[in-house]
Amino acid sequence: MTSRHISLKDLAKELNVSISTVSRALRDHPDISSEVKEKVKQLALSKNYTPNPLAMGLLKQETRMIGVIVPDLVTHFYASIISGIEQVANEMGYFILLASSNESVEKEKQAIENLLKARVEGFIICQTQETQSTEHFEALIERNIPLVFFDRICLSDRVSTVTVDNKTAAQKITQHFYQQGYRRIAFISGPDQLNITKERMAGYLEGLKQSGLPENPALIEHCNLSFESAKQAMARLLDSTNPPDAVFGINDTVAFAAMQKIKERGLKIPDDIGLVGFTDDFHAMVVDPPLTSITHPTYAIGQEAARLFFQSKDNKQYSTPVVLQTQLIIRKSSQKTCHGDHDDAETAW
Amino acid sequence: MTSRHISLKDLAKELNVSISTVSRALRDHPDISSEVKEKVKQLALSKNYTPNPLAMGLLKQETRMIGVIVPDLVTHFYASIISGIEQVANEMGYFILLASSNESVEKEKQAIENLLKARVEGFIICQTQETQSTEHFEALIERNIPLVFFDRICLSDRVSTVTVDNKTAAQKITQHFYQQGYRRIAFISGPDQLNITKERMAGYLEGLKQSGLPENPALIEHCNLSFESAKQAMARLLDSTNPPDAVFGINDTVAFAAMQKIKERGLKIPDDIGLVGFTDDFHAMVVDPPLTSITHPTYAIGQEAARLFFQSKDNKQYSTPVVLQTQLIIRKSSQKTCHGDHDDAETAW
DNA sequence: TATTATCATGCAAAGCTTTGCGCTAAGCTT
DNA sequence: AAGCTTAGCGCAAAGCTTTGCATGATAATA
Repeated sequence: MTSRHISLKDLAKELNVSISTVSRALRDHPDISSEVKEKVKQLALSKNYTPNPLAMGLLKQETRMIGVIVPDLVTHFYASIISGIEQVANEMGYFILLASSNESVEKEKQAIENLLKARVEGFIICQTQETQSTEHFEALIERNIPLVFFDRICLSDRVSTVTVDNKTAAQKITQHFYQQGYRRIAFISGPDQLNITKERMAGYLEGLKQSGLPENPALIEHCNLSFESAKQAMARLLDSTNPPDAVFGINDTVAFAAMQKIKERGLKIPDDIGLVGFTDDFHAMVVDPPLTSITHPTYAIGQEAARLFFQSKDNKQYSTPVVLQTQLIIRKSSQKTCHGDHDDAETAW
Repeated sequence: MTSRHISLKDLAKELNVSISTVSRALRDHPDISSEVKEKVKQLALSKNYTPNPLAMGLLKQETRMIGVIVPDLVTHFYASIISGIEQVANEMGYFILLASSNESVEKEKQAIENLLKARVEGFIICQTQETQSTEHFEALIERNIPLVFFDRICLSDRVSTVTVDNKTAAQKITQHFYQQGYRRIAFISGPDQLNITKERMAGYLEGLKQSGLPENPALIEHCNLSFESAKQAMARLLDSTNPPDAVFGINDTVAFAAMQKIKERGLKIPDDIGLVGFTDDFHAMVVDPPLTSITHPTYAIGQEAARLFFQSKDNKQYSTPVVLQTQLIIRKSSQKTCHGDHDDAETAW
């Protein structure tokens, strides 16, 4: 047995009053005389009493815990979002129970199961890239358990969601490439079922159209978002009969991988080939050349997700989707040397 | 009220037996006839019964939660360690309650307070760089609450700890620099009170001595581990009358910052100046030039810390300190072009 | 003085689970 | 047939808190 915590009972015994008197005294119930209140409060303070959350939970039928499931914990993107969630949750007196799915649906389901056993009051989830069927989510909805998706979403007509404007962002990237003089703009995409894949793809294509560039299937490659598979995708692009002069990686990990492969082949960024990522990992700034990227307001995404959680908990309804704006941060990796910084978007570093 | 979970009472009512019978049936108590057991188990399964952890916690006086406090959540180093902790904890049926101190002692204390209120059974902590006084930790020890430190430690005679062999690692770095032909080897250090600072400093000095190089205060700079302050420290080194030809950053963030400052000044790595980091962030590999660094077995550190937690929980005693070994990963940032890869340590990328 | 209003406090139930002990009825022994 | 064992199940308490209701006492009113 670890060190016992002090209970109302302990206080009551010491003061020779009943437990209910102690309880009421601490909550300033009008029935209790001020002398008794004073005595009780003083003792409680000196003994460092705090109500037992287990007992409260049992009584009030709430655990004040939120289950958060992410594909992994180590990517800066998720870590930062988790920070945002934590901040709002803490403010509301809630705690976070964290689980990582490792991009495996099986582990995702398992995590939901476990967290449910632990009696979390609801979930904030970024689904795995594998996730195709949505039964395990629908089960939650039917049981009326608060559920919030962020970044990768589905069932958006019945679940609160927070995302960024992926399409516009991707569009901006294509147009930026075009303005810089790149003409064969490739896209290293992700798994097709992911909404982020679809949306960024749509933006990419829209950007091409607006720039008057043709849509070219040979310039579109897929990967599973892992570093290795992204390198292979880049290699395929480079090996094609008519390789690209610019590459848009669906996220920064993919872009980093592409960068590595490009360097391995002895090509120069941005002159031989332009490169843009998506997410703005802290390290986008520190790689060489610094990587042009779309910043995600990660912390805000987390905060927003947490707020939606509390909203749907109270309203017992999903809220209107929250869509946050991104920003194109132009760095060296996409600026042909002959050009300058004379672009319309913000330039950093 | 969110969706009610099913309870023993519900099952009992449906089967017209007592609650205790249901409880015993589910736990295969010999007193219960096999027919009743069968019926109960079936119903429990179909209704998806899981014991209420609040009630269990109240009864058994355990919450199966561990408080984990780290300086921040977004650094790969901590994120990966947390993953390791989570894995072992989950295996033991425990959950993690996460809090970040943001390198502020005040928030660290607050986090301990909050987590204690939530009735965590113990703590796994990496203290802030500010932490000087240890009263808030000693209070925990006195209350007999399991406590494990990792990486940054103190009170090591009364607390279980897991660290890496910082001194040996730092020594290896200095020697590696020497072998590569660097002679004015600088060290960008951290806050003095941190054990990691002391140990790496000791290793750095020891390495100098073994290489027959003089100890030179002008080659030692301090920073507070932030990106900005590390850049400033690097600038001071560069501005000194006799600038270094090699720099050892106390961790990879510091090394990244140093790299940026060095590039800003138009100097070439590794030829004008060699650079080595410490921690092996994933991104050490992807910066340019790839950064020589000391790999931390982060996941293992987390696992080990969790194991120590359970050990000290059961034994009610701190265990012998765990010291994990690191590895020097030699990349381009510390290899003068004229040299090759002909070093004794492992070469990557 | 008897009755009522008021004040301060205690009892007990509910929320959920485990477990020692007690109880009943059936089967067995002699 | 009377007494005893035993299989099988229920009661109730403990762990901690909140809260409606009851209780006791005191003061005020008629």
